[in-house]
Amino acid sequence: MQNKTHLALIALRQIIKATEANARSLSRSAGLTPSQFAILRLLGRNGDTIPSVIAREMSLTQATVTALVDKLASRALVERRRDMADKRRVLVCLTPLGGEVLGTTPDSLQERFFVGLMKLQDWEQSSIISALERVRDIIATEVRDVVTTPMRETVSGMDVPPMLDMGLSDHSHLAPEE
Amino acid sequence: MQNKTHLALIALRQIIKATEANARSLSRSAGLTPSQFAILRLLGRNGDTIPSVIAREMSLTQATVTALVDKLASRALVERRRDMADKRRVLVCLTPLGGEVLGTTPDSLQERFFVGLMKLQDWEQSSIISALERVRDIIATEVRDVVTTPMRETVSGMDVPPMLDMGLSDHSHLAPEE
DNA sequence: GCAGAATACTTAGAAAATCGAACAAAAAAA
DNA sequence: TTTTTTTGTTCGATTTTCTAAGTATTCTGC
Repeated sequence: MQNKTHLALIALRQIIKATEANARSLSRSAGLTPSQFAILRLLGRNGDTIPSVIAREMSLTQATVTALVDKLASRALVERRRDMADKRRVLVCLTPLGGEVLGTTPDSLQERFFVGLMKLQDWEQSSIISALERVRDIIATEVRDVVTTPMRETVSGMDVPPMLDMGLSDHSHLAPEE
Repeated sequence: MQNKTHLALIALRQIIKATEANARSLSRSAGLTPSQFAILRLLGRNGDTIPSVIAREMSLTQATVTALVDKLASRALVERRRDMADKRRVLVCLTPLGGEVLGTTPDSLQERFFVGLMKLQDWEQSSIISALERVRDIIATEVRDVVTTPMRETVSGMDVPPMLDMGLSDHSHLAPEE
């Protein structure tokens, strides 16, 4: 047995495993595949988003995102709007229906997370927050190299938005373009 | 803006995102798909494992695991051995080649994680460990219900093994059955 | 013991994710 | 203006993943 830091890794692994299982389970109850649902959640958090950003956020290719958005659009959960300022761009937007699916699919894990944290003493909450931020800083550091593989897939695109939750941001103030 | 616990969620999201991106990137450089590589890593950590356990660990169906193991076996990275004690069981074992692939695919993120933790003061390491364990305890709690969906997929099968790392456990002591 | 139930895995068929390469349109750079 | 870059999409191929339906094997209760 090595040094105690491996305990951190074990816990982290379990956390990730639980969130992954949760993601699958959630998507299911929403009647969507994990990837499709992930896009919906992303839109819920970030508001209207262009495919290239979705691709970067999810570590997928644009081709894949196109296919996923097609699926969602065919079910009227999202819609595409051409950006009139830059006509190359397409905004992927949550439709009211999409927002409803998102809103009526409660994330029990996230719920539990908040409730669990809330029950702790204030100092303990702070301790956990700073620990997680510390881990993030350690883990999510831009790595510039990778000699072995041709891959620009940023190992960690650190540009997560400030707001999140399951709450859907209002995206009704957008270019009413058709 | 709500209470500060959402900061924990943000950090957690970033951590998960980074690890996911890392998983994809890693598998690639190993010339495998994420799922295939995940099985290899699982075997590296846990040693020989039966398909049903792999399925539970990865939140997949057995059928899927069968398909994945087929792929890995066809490339001689793993091999199946019938368990002579219980002939229904099949042990999925890492071959020397599989172990090599695993060993020669350094996990830079995990590396960074350890190095980063190591650089901290002892009390800080302890703080992070207990924070992660706390989060795990909160998050990875067995949920018994789910009215909406027919799904026994344990939202969190809390049975992660003690050892892990990229180190491969020796799996040479197994039923030399063909 | 043995019939029936439970367990462990595989097969088969279908839906979908996912990628790379090639393409088109628009914007930016030269 | 011409060239290059950015942004998305289409196409074709591979892989994942699931459900349903088997096949063994083991376990259970009588």
